[in-house]
Amino acid sequence: MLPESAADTVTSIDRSALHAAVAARLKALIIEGVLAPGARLNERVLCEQLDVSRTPLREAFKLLAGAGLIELQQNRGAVVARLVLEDIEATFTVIAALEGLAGELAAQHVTEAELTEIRALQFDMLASHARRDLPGYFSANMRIHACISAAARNPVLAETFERLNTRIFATRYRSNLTPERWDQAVAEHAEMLKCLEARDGRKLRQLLETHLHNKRATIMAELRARQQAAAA
Amino acid sequence: MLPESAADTVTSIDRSALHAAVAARLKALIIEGVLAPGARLNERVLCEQLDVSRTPLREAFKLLAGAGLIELQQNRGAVVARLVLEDIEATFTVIAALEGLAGELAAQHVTEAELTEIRALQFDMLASHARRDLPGYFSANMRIHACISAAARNPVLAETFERLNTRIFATRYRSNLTPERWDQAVAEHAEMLKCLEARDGRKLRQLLETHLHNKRATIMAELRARQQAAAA
DNA sequence: AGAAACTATTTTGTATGCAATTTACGCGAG
DNA sequence: CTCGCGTAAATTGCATACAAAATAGTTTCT
Repeated sequence: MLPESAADTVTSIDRSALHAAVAARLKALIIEGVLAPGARLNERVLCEQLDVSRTPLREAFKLLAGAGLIELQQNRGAVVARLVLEDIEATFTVIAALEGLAGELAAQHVTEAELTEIRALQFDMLASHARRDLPGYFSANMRIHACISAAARNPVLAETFERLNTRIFATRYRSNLTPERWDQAVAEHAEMLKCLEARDGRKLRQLLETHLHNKRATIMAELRARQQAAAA
Repeated sequence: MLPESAADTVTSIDRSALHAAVAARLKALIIEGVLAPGARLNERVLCEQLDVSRTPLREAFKLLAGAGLIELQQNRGAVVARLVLEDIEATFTVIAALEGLAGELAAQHVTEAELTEIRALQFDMLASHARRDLPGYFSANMRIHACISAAARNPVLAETFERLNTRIFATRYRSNLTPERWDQAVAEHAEMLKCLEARDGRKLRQLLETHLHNKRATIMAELRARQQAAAA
């Protein structure tokens, strides 16, 4: 999920499975934000930058389009999928339900080893919180949610979650937090861990949904404020 | 969603947006079951049948792979995505959560016009049920669920739902029903409509989840029995 | 006879060329 | 000056040719 270093952005790539490799690199560039939403993807330019011909590049476009990361326009090329505010809000709504489900299933299936790992990540998160290290916090946070998703033992859920998460990755893990909201989020995570340890799936589901709804509200407020600022 | 007639399966297709048209046709063939799960997709053969060159066909493959309908194998072509029993069960679990969410949101946003349409579809369904017309029942059933999804006013939810539904379409809408389960399903639908009219989102969500969990149990039992029979 | 290796065939992957559509630009009329 | 039109450039879409890999068939050696 984490993008590769931005330094090797335009070097040529592994020659085997070119279309897949090209798709992976483009995906990374989109997640990083190097290719911003709405950006046109010029075939000739990308061919030169990636040092591949148009055929595998175009096939990579189709892979990404099927995954919802870019939009294909008839005879007018491809653009990175645009996310209007409503789309982001709608995505968080769906993710909330999916994470809630993941929590409920995880409470049923989580192993002691996984619980141990989640506890460790929880401490990583607390450490980052104490240091006011936002990137570190987001990283631990993301890994905790990934662990819960894995513990749910539902590959379809994991895949669906990954698909939606990719699209709003930048928004979800590059947002700011007020100190109050940050403290609240950490408290919510402590509660979640308790539920998981108690194998209380119903409550964990409720907590995760609320947690994500809070996150959605925070982010939407920030985005709306940012849009106001941009308009002025 | 409904596949085209199987008669024009291998005729040549609209020349504009060839790769999209090819993808649409292949998708229909997969949903119909003409291309069964696990079937190899030979490029040369499909090129001749669809009367297109390999380039748009291969691009269509990538679109379908991104959508999860087929699997690409390095240097070994593509096969229709295989669905093992566990995948089907997992898919129903996720769909249950998504339909529950759709119901909750629909209760908030549904218009009188939409309610009227759903009531009408409900009567269609009752009519099909009375006649023991299973295809007609499934058709009305599907349209009701689609209406609820539309009333939720969440395009991301609709897209995610459509994606998962496509993959298990044949399983979901071509299964058998015991008379008891059929009666029960009709009763559940009546309850759901009441909740929608009362704008009781919480209860509708609960009902839809239970409804889908029942459907999941029914179908898994049927599939497991069928597998037992096949093994013997 | 069986197994391994080599060769021929098939199939997939990539590059390139041509056609069609879109976009950009300049010119002239109002 | 603006709007509309026409032509040229750029860009996308498709078909074909070539290269590489996998598969199948045959031969040879033990």
